[in-house]
Formats: sequence, C-alpha cells, structure tokens
Amino acid sequence: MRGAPTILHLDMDAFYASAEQAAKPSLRGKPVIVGGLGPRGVVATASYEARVFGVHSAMAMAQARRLCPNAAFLIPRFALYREVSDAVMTLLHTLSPLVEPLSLDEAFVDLEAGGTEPTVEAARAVAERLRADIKSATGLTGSVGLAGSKMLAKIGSEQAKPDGLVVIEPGTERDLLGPMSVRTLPGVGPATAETLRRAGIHTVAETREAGEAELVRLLGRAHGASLFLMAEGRDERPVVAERDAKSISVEDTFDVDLTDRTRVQLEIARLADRCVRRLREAGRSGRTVVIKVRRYDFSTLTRSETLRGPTDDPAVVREAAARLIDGVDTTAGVRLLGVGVSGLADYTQEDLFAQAAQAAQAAQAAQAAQAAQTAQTAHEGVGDAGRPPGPERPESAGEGAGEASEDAEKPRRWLPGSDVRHAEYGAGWVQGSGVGRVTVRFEEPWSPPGRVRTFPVDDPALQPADPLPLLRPDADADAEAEEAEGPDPDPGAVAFSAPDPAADPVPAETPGPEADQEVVGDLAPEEAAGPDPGWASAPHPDEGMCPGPEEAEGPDGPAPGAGGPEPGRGPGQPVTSRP
DNA sequence: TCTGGGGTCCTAGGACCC
DNA sequence: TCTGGGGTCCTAGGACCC
Repeated sequence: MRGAPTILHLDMDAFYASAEQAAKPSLRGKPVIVGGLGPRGVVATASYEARVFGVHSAMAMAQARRLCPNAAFLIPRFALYREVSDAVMTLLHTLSPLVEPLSLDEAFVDLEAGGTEPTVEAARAVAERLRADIKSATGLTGSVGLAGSKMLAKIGSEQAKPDGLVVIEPGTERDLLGPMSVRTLPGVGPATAETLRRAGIHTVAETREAGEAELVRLLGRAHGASLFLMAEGRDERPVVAERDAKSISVEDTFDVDLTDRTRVQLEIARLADRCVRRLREAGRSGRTVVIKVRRYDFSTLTRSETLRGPTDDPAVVREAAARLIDGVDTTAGVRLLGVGVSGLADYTQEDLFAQAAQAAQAAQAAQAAQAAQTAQTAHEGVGDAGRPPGPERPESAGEGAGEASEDAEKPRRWLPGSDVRHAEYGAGWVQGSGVGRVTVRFEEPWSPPGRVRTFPVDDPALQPADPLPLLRPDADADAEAEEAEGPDPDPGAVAFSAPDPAADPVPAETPGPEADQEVVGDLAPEEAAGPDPGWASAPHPDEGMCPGPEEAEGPDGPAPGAGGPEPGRGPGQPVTSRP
C-alpha cells in the first residue's frame, strides 16, 4: 500500500474489436464480434456497439449471433494484435523499467520505480500523457487506473472504461470497496462467489466482517487469507517484470466429437508436434508432458508423465503423449484434446541430446519391462523410437488460432476478417465465403470505407496477405511515433510490411452504399448481387458466414427468416441501435 | 447449436527419504 | 513388534484470469 497512486494499470478498450475497427473503416461505429466462428466458438471480444445487444466475452458465439445477428463476425488476427501490443508495451517501458504485462492488452506499471514523483498530480500527468501517446501511436484508446496497489489500480481502470482515467487516492480504498460485490476482488470467480453467498457474504464489507478465520474455513488457507487482505484494501503485491513461462500447451476443440480411436491418436500426435514447435520457438525444453481430454459431456481430465530430463524432441513428447492417451477411455466421444509441457528449463544443445537419448532409453526400458511382464512380446519396443512416417494432416476441426502455417496443398480457407490482396484491386479482407465464392471488401485502415466484390474461391488473383499497419506509415506518422517513443528511433508502433502505394488500386472515391458491390469472375450478376445462399442455408460448410456491416450486400436483401446467420441487411433492420 | 485457448496458482494424497 | 514427523516430488483436479 503506497501513500501515492503510483501503480498504474492500463487496459486497452475492447482491444481485438477496436483493432479490427481501426483496420477496417467500414466497421467503425458498427457492432463487431471477434472470436471462434465454428459451431463451438466463443466470443473473445465484442465492440461496445455489440455490447449494447448484450454480447460479451466468453459468450457462446451461437448466442452472440442470436443477440446481434447484424454484427460483423471476425476471426482473431493475433499477428496484428501482437504488433499493436508491442507498440503499447514499448510506451509503457518509457515510464518505468517495472512493467508487468498481463496479456496483450493489459499491464501494470510501477511509476515510482520509473522516477515519477510520488504525488497524485505527477502520476495523473504521466497517465494522461500515456493515454495520448497510445492514441497517436496506435489509433486505439486505453483506460488507466492509478492507485496505491495493484488491486485498486485495476479496479480504477475498470471504472475508467472506456477511454478514461480514474485515480483512487490512498486512504479512500476501504470506503470505496465496502459496498462493492465480492466478485470485484481478484480471485473471486463463480465458485468462490457461490461459496460466499451461501455463507451470506455478498459485498466486500461483509467479507471483511466475516473475519479471516471464517474465510479460511470456507475457502482454504491461501485463498481465505489473501481474500481477507484484499477485502481490507491491503494488497502489497509488487509489480514484477515479465516472468518466464512455466508451461506451454496447445489444444483443439473439435466441431464434432471424436469417437474414432485412431483419429484421437492422430490428433494427439499433431498437437504434440505443435506444442514442441512452440516450445522450440521459445527456446525452452520441458520435463513433464501433459495431455488434456474433454469428453462429450464436458468433463475434463488430465494425465501427465515426468521424464528423467527436459526435452524438446518432438518424438519424445509425441511418444509420451501417446502413452498417456492410451490410458484414457474415449469411446463415448471427445470434444477437446490438448498437449502441454511443463517443468520448463533453458537447456544447452548437448544437454538436450544427452537427455533425449536418456529419455528414449528409459521409455524403451519401461516398454520392455511391461512387455516382459505381460508376456506379450508381440508389442515391440524397438520401433517406438521411430517417428510416424509422412505428414499427418487430417482435416483440422479446430481453428488453430495460434498457428498460421497451413499446407498450401489443401483448398484455401477464407476466414471472415482475414487479410487478402487481389492482383487488381489491392488490399482487402474477407467478409464471408461459401459455396465456392468469397466476398472481399477492399479497403485499408487509412482509406474511406471500401466496396465489396465477390470472387470464386479459387481465383488465383486473390491471395492471403499480412495485416496492414493501423496507421499509414508516412512521414508524419513516423515523426509522431518517434516523438511519442522518445529516444528510440524505431517508429515501431506498427512495423508491418509497408503497403505498396503504386499497386494500390482502391478507387479514390467512395461509392454509395447501394452501388458498392461489383461482381468479378464468372458469376451471374443476380447470383452475386444477392446474398450468398451458402450463408443462409448452410452456416458452417466453409466457416464463411460473416454478414458484415449493413451495406455489405446488394440491394436485394436476403429472404427473411432463412435461418442461420443473417447474411445481410434486411430491409429496415438497423445495424446499430443505441438505446 | 451452451460452454475457446492459453496460462497461473492452490490443494490433496501417495511415494519416498531422512 | 503401535505409529514419529517433515520435506520433496509426482499426479490429478479445480478455480481463476484474460
């Protein structure tokens, strides 16, 4: 607890959705929902326009579609968010060496460690300048809380949303917290809240009054004690600069439950490979392999195995994962599989070789022992050191949000929201696809809202592309970014590949909303001008079903009540309605 | 159409060792 | 030949967070 509000918490506003609106001019001021688009997807972030309809994070996407059918539904583009996040974190590091990122869009900063004078006025001035710098470097807004502790700073930024600053002056904490819900306190989720509710505890004040002993009795030692401190407004947790990861894992939820045993084994092997790829990218190795299985009924179990030494060998991890899944009954159906590695360490190459060999030997010995025990020599141990030959590439049911590297072999998937470039029309993004066609809106972050065109999905002129920067990388922007970042010469806010202005075919004038669609390729005009029937009749054949903004479709609206996601603007249906 | 993906921390029991 | 404890590691599950 400090005498001055020098702990800062920054939380970017509706981060993913705001980044998408910044990147896609036609979506500004409209409801945007970012998340998994498959049948089992959930909302990652909803723009404020979509929240008006009751859509929020972690909601099932199906429910979000019901609540806000006219929103633009987009897959997350983590490459973009990471770039923006890096720019923001760079700004935070100019304030203090003590920056603790919590996620791509959130961080604590210890201003006092950065030399800010410990007064309300000085802290407020730093925070206001920070918010302005973030806006000019990224085009996005963030909310800031300032307080004498992490907990209060975070509560402050929450109160400040959107695009605000709240200072909680030391000395006011207890009064401020008293009437708030226990859910406000960090570490109180649905389960804890329910336990407390059954004990008649609903507010922070009631939590305090219950006393530490009672809280420990209800919640256990660590949880009860820390909750009591938090309720009293006592939070001495220091801001700690980023720590090394302790585990790395990947998982996939399948559109349809898996029942085939061979398929389950195949997916486990693929996940193990993906996990090791991430492990190696991080320059780490790990000693404990974990698999996760979520069954048809959502019950979840994990199985783990600790090796004799850390490894980053895909074969070793794959084999451990295979042994673990062997012991799990999956006959009734599996909706999710995951593979992770924990007990991470940085190890030299020699160590890795030695230990990988050791682990393989141990595994072999174990197998041999087992074989001997069961007197079943048909199960050969020798082959276990080998790798499954050939590429494993069953169709992926999950989105694989993290991994972008997919085979060039298989048919291209045009996921709504993703970046494309057309040989003639330039940069754009996929608005939807289905039944052999893909609809693209051609616009750039700094252009006016663009127009929509439809192509055959296999049109060679259309290619996937990297995200464009949110701010036009011109001289002015560079100067601004440089100024914002101080001595660092890298304007860096957004260091993507620069667009080629010469190749920019986006029409200079903005077409009217009724005339902004043009058909390209061999489609009959009426076919292309109307809504894509694939959207209405078959919601998930091709992930494509992003209705996009109101003017996305031609003048002929879809047949109303066609079921499935709303393919376009029905006559008289407002896209945004503010209460 | 219920319920993603990537993490962290805590608890609890059993094995094992001193 | 009635009974110790304590410490650490491993495994499994669960709550929570963004």
